Amino acid sequence: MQAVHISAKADYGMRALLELTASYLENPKQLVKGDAISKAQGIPVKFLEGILRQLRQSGIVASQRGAEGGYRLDRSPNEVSIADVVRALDGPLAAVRGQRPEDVEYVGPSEHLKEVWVALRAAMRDVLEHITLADVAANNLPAPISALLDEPGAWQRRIG
Amino acid sequence: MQAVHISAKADYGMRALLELTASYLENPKQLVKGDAISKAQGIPVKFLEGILRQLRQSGIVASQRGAEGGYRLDRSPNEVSIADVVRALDGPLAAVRGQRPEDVEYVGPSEHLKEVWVALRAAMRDVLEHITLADVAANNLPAPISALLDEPGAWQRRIG
DNA sequence: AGTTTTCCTAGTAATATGATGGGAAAGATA
DNA sequence: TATCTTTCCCATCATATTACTAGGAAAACT
Repeated sequence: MQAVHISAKADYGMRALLELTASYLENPKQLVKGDAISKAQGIPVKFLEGILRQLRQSGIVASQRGAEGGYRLDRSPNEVSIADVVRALDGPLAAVRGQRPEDVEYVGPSEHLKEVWVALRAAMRDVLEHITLADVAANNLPAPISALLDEPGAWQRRIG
Repeated sequence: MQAVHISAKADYGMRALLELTASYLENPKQLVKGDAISKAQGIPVKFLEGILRQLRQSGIVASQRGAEGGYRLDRSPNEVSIADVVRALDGPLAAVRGQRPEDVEYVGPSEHLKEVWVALRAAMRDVLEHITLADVAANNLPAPISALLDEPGAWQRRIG
């Protein structure tokens, strides 16, 4: 339905990781139980389990089973970008009709449409690859990105 | 599957409009038949029909029925942005779990996640609202946008 | 009339999304 | 060893979306 859609998985994943970031900043080895994350952020437990498993398989999260088990970040929160998280959970950032932007071929007057999609992907990368979990936790976004938030209308939806 | 997905509808729609742009530049009142667009761009006819109808309802395209009928742009191609087209065909540019980025609420350590999604949307708007059909047809993108294409790796996919 | 072309409604197969359920495996404690 | 806890893994499911397709009504022109 929408050109950019942050899925429930990516949104829940980010929120779970921000809970783990808070815990990491207290003590990097500290484990947090799935159930605790689920309750703190209102995420369905079994759905969250699957998300955390995917994040572990991507090397972002570490886990331990059993009593006293749980999850923690496996990397420093300033080494995990939003793009890392979104790619781990939803796959490649951008696609055009299911293909990579650089792979689609155009003929005639639409010859240069590819450039548009590649530029769009580059713009997204510039945002998502330069924000880390630590940035969001500290509410301290990189300057070029907070500049985007100061643009007129950034916080409003567009009216036709 | 992907955070940004340019749907078949949006992609086909852009290509159809670029065909109409070429025709417009020859003669602004000239009509092009759906069948001709379909063949020129390899788009399924009946699917294209629906797309063109949506574009007409959004005031981007004008149409005429009957023999000697067809489609044409209803506005100058330098007054139609990519964002206009994508919004007409796929709805709002950005969503988080189906909601508008400014509407989602976060608690605890994810309090400032909203800013991230709003910044992402702003970055997309900066690209899509500033490129027009005329720009793409003339292969003459605004300077800040072609700068994105010169960034290292812009044309390559990211390797994990 | 007859032909052409757009307009409109409905339907459909394949896939993705957002979950849920049952139990196996691993680790801790008694 | 037994037991409890917590993650891991597989399978399933309802709903929605996507990318089309079918059939015909409604205009416009000859």
